[in-house]
Amino acid sequence: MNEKILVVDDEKPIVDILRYNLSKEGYNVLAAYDGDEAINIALKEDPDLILLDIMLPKQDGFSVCKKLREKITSPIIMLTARGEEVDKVLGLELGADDYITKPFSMRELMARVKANLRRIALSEPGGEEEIIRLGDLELDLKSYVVRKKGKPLDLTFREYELIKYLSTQAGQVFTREKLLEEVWGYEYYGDIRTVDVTVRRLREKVEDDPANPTYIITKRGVGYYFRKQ
Amino acid sequence: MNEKILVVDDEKPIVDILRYNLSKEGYNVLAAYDGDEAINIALKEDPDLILLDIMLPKQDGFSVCKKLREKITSPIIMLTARGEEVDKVLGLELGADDYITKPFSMRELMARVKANLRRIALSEPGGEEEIIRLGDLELDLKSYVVRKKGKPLDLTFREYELIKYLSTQAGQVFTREKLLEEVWGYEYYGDIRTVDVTVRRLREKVEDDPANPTYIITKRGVGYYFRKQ
DNA sequence: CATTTATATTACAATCATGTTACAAATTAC
DNA sequence: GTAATTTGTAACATGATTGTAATATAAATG
Repeated sequence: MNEKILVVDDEKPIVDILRYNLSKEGYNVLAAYDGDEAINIALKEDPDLILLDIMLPKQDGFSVCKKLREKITSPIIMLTARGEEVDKVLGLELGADDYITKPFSMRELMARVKANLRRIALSEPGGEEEIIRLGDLELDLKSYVVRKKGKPLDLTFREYELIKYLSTQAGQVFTREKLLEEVWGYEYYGDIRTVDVTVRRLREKVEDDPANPTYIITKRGVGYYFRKQ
Repeated sequence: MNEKILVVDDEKPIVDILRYNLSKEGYNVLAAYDGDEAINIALKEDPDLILLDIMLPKQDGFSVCKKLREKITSPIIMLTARGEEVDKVLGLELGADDYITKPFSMRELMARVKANLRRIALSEPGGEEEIIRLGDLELDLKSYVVRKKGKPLDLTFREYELIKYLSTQAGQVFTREKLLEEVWGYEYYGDIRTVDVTVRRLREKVEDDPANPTYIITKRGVGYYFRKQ
């Protein structure tokens, strides 16, 4: 509880608005205004998550990210200027866990902060839970493979993301809105029934009898869930 | 339920179309046409969410946002013209939670409104009562499941909404009118006896002997209530 | 105890949510 | 570039849920 978050940006107004909003959500906020300071504070305080701008005085975000990655495992979210795909790829290669393009909404930022913290919280106890087993199914989170009775299923990206989201929280019912937000992304505003069709396609591959699903269950009037156990 | 949303825009057609669509979704819509009015109404009515245009007479959206942020915590979504203004939303220490660039689709707007309201709803009540226990019954609010002696009951949406409403206020008697209003919704103009039938169906699933109910009790001449303890 | 009134019960119809399919658009591979 | 694949959208089909109405039963009243 009460996670420490380090915000690194040389523009004070940005740091201020981030501090304001993160504090409001109950996080403990640290700030650094250049690359050197970021590294000092990060090593000393060991924050649970780092928000790291790329454009920084003294040493840039890439350099900071690379150096920090050697010492700490906390998630690093890069803040990048609009459009530059290069940044994104480079950042992720250097060990960043996520990136957000400016300008971003507070809602989007909060969602990503929470998602990254949640991911850590889930994987922490019991070390690295790499493979999820549910009935005949086996989800290998690392290699993006789902096996049924040992045989690998050929799932597409969306199908994989959906079954991963549902199965890691088996038993819990999610509305279509929630699934669109979590699986499709914070900025996706497509048709809500897209979820139905993706569920249909997933069932086609996962279920013995897609018309009588035993894994991905419909909760009428609410949404879908993955059957526990 | 039935959240209040304040729409602030000086263009009447925009306010009208927003009012129409938000009302259709069941929100209670307030409108303001300039900055001063927006502040007055917001402070007086304490809306659950504010849609705030930037271009406004008297004082602009930035100014309104900043002033409101000192007094209220409800999410504020800024409506901005394409391009430059977006950066200002972030740069100035405003406290906006999200922004939408014009022109926007209704679908996108609705999605953002809902997402922002959901975010608030989740973070607000710190101690969320997850499971309600009453006699042999167990209501799991999170997973939309009602269990009797541990066995899950297959309740429909309405049945679930009804038992949830009654059981969270056990002992209190509700008239059919009140139940229609609260469980079915304010804009529902159906037959009042619909309640009886839904109660009947609920008893069929919940009670040991539906003809002699021990959970959902009839208060003749008044309505129904859930027996306490 | 007959009459009135309220609620229970049942059956059926209307509505609505989801399943299903086909096709278009977007993305990726070649 | 074109072809293949994935993904999203839309239309239609299906079936469960819900609402309505009609009848039966029970309670209240005089």
